[in-house]
Amino acid sequence: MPPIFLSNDARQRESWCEAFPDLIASRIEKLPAGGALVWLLLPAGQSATAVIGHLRSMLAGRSLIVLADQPTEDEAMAALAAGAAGYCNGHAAPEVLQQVATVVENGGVWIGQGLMQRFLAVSARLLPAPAAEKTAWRTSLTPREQEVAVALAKGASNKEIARQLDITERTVKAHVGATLEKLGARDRLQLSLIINGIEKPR
Amino acid sequence: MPPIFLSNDARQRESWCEAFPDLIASRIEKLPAGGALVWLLLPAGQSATAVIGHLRSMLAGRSLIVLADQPTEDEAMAALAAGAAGYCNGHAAPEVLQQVATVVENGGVWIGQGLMQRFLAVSARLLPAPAAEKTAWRTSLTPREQEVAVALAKGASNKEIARQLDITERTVKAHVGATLEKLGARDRLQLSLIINGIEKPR
DNA sequence: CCGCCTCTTGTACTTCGGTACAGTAGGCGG
DNA sequence: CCGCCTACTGTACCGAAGTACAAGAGGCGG
Repeated sequence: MPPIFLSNDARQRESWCEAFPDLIASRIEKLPAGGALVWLLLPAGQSATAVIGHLRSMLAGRSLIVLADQPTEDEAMAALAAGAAGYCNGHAAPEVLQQVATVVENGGVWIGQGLMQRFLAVSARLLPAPAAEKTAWRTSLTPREQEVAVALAKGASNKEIARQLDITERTVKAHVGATLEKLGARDRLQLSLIINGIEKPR
Repeated sequence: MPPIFLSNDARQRESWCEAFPDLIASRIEKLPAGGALVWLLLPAGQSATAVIGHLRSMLAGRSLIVLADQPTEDEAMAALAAGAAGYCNGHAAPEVLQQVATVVENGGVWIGQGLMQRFLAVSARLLPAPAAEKTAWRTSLTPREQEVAVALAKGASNKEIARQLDITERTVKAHVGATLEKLGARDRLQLSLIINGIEKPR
């Protein structure tokens, strides 16, 4: 199955033909049927999200690899988020292109080192920390106190929590008081910051 | 250049030898010189960050691929963040191992689809959304009201905000009251949820 | 069985948050 | 110049939040 190369740039890149002698070239507007992989050279100055969005419906299960003349990490993110299985430099060497094809054909995703680092930076800040901290406050609370705490963190008043859990407002105050004490919060607002992972428990 | 396989597990994996008949096996403590890629089977129960941290200084430019008996996304993140160029299942088929090697040798990074999706989900949530929503609530507030609002959202009491801005508590109440009205919040806790981007302004 | 924890509720009190009804002062555009 | 907005402040009041002191019921391990 020959790969399909979409480009609005008339001249075909030598490295592409070198990597895939049997490639099918076409303009972006008219995506041919058949083929294994679909390669797309992103037109300069156009939104990756928009272009890929138009193509998506015609992919019919085929994987899409985006090429860029001047790759940027922002564009890479947009492309991958829009469903692309790879994003690389349009001037890449034939060997690299073949390698990208291999990875994508096997169900992988291809991204460069720089982008990888960016993902890591972002993810490391958002995921592992919350994973560990998101439940940290629970450990010191009784089950009932946890129920009260989550309702409180959503903005519910003592009266509302009481109705919700079918207990008296006095009991809610007891649970809230115990929770404030345990987590070292001064009032319910600070408590909500802890529950919502914005501040750390003391 | 034969690949180096580090493992504290005495028996060598058949799939490794099948993929790389010329591999050099060694224990983790003593990393041999030479070799192209360094493969590391993560000992169970040990911190990926710590193990990789020790190895880093001895890599001398070689790329590191981490293998795990029971891969987890959290561990993958830790491994990649620590500088690994790949993270995959230690029981992977020989063909997959060879493919991983190819990618890494060419300066790529290997991760599975699941992890990729996780990165995308995180990045998508962190990058575009905040840009639009993080400042939405500001538009309807006067400069002074915004100052009060941010302090309030961090958990400050009226008295503390007053001290901080060098105005009376009464004035703080005025600003808070106006802000509650404008953003449709019932009390300061709900207001903080809006400012902190947990709830949307009405 | 007895202590310990959890969940529950009561009364009473203090403090804080929020609102109602004011008023003064400065800036800015019609 | 005169509204209008913004910023600021005062007194007073009400309700919510939080605390102190207390106590009963049920479960569970030593």
